[in-house]
Amino acid sequence: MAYRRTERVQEQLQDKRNRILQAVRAVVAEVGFRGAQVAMVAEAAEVATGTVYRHFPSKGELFAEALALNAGHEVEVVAAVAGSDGPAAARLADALRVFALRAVRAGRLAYAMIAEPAEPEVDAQRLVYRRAFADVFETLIEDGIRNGAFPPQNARAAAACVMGALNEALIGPLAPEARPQDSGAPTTRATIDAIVAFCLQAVSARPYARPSHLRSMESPS
Amino acid sequence: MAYRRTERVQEQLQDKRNRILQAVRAVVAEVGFRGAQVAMVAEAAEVATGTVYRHFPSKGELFAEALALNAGHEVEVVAAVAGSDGPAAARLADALRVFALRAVRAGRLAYAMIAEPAEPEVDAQRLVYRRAFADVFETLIEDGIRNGAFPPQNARAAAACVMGALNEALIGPLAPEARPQDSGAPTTRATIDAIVAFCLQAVSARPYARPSHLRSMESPS
DNA sequence: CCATGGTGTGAACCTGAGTTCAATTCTTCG
DNA sequence: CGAAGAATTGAACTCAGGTTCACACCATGG
Repeated sequence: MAYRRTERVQEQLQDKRNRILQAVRAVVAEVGFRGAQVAMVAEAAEVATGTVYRHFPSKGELFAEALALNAGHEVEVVAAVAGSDGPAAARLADALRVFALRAVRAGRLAYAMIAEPAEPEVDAQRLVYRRAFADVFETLIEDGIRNGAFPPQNARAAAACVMGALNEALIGPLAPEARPQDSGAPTTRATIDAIVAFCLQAVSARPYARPSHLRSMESPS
Repeated sequence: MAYRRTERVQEQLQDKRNRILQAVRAVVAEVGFRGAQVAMVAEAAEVATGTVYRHFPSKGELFAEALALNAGHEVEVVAAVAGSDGPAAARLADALRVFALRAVRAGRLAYAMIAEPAEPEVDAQRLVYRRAFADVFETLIEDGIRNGAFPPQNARAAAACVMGALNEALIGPLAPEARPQDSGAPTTRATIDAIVAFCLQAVSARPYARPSHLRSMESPS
């Protein structure tokens, strides 16, 4: 017996692991999930391709973990804003705005995290974090309902709608095509204001009495 | 000179082309974009693999055209409802409900069309039709603003939000996992009602005066 | 310093699904 | 009917890119 994993080595291992995860972040921010290859990540991390596989079982799991790292942090930030004190409406508005601003700042990376197709494991992880965000909003909405800030409503569905509105309306400004270098341009800022207003009104308005006269809706040929 | 493409042959060609497109529909409804292979489509269309390539240049373009076919039809249906007469709010509610009901009916297929990652060409086409739907909503909202049914607002952003809310809130019920055979279950119906209410309130409520006290929002490590 | 075993390397390997194409079958019309 | 030219076929080919692995290098502790 003449070898035992020393603490220093252990740290170097962790370090390398983190370097690889950060490299994924960098590569994805550059070329998106579509163009991100394991070889590129290895190069960015200053490591050989094989080394990547000493730390992660597959490309899918590596990328999924990288997404989890980022998304997890974002959830924390948004949850912190949502969980601060103050009126529910203001907290919701702030949470939405923080999410949107940070996404716009992150640009390509945010687009990838939010919407770009990728390995199944990544897509699955995305769903998890999407739900995590929705849960934050749901809790906030329920909170608001309890103390009368918002009218009674289906908080779960409303949270999903908020999440969807946010993502969809942001994809335009974030899309990899047609965004030269406008991180924070007036257009974007106006869009964010519109999104926040939209969601706030949806959640805080008195229930809308729905009309009931549907028309034709036959199936496609 | 002893051959000329006769009209009958021409029709058979068209027929085969359509059969292939329909086969894509069927296969995607069954296994989604992820699992859909050209060989499967060929089998479903009762054609050899090679024949597919006599009608379409590549898998991506074939699938994109299939999506365009479906999505185009859906846009027409929704646009028809949106463009009928009656108060703007009622038309918007109806358009949303028709979209949602038809999606729920279509199940797996709708999920694929709305959200499932696929070839770049397909994803691109999806964006086109997503925008087409958004345009329908945008026109409707602008219309409502003009004749006072809705308050002044950023119609473009609102339309994107509506589209996003609709899609996101529907993905839950439509997701391929955890949906045994509940096409139209009470939960789904309640969700649809909630979505419609959400969007209607968002668009028709008086503008929400936004608060302005943002907190910390540092970047990830 | 050397025996033991872990870690790093990167070129070679493998895979599966899209695509091709030579051979076959079918259509047309003199 | 038969020659010319299309359409069809499906087995074989291709190839990008993830994954592996034999070898080299380094760390440990007696």
